[in-house]
Amino acid sequence: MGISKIDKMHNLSKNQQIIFDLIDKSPEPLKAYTILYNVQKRGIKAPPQVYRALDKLVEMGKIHKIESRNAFIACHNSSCQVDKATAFSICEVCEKVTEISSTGLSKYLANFKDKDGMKYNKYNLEFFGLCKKCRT
Amino acid sequence: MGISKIDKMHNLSKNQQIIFDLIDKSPEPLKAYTILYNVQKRGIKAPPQVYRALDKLVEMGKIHKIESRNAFIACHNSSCQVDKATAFSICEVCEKVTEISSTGLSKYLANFKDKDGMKYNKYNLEFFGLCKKCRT
DNA sequence: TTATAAATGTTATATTATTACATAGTGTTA
DNA sequence: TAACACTATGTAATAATATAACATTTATAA
Repeated sequence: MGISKIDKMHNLSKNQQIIFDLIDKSPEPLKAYTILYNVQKRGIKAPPQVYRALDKLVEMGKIHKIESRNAFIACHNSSCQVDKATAFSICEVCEKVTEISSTGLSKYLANFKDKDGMKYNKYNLEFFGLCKKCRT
Repeated sequence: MGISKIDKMHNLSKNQQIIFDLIDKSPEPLKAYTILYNVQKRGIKAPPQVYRALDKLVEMGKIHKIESRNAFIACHNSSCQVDKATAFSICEVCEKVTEISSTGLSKYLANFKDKDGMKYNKYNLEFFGLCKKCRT
């Protein structure tokens, strides 16, 4: 029998679970060292433990890295099983980050071909602007 | 009279010019400390000098930062006067980076509205895959 | 159970980026 | 020109982000 790949995806190791829980609860992207400080009481003491868990969680698609901010947010797009196609909006004033899930956008980008007719297996898109709150 | 804003955009300061020239000549994205090592003979000795020039050049749109790689490439898209709308393809094997200039893509993204009908003033898109060479 | 892979613990270090403050150049305008 | 504001530079120190290397433990599968 054994567990299927899908089941396995939800089976986080101890450190992965601790770190995922923290990110998932957070209303904003968390940085690696912020995470470290917050999980030291739970036994995770050193950077490599944090970065290893982050790497795996990103691979699994459970979290995403906001590259322009070196920070991590939980994926709330249930269809994200892999780190493959990501889009975010980022408020340049309050730094609020929201994952964009637009079928139109993801279809457009997944099918985008460059001049040479090449398609890509993965992308990351970050939009910048003012969020509703900061716009007013 | 004085120089117009446009003219001024092409008037780089000494350090900016040295660093721009290096990046512009390079066939691949350069990292800040690689730049530092390469311009020390020209009198630029410390990180802040490099980062300050990089910041200005990015603002002007003369270079772009590849966020996922912490590296910088010259803009070869002549219409880029500002750091506003950027798209790149990145080969995951050889790390070759190419700026994408597709009217269709930039129009689509400039006009993209999220669920709340919000448009953004800026974006950065990074595609990942295999370049021609590495694909074969 | 034994081999294998995945995850962990730990120390040290590498890489990327900024703060803070002093000085010098450039353009503007009174 | 003198005074001012603004931009750029020089320099030392340090902060923030990330990885290497190696020993050990835990989980999984044959």
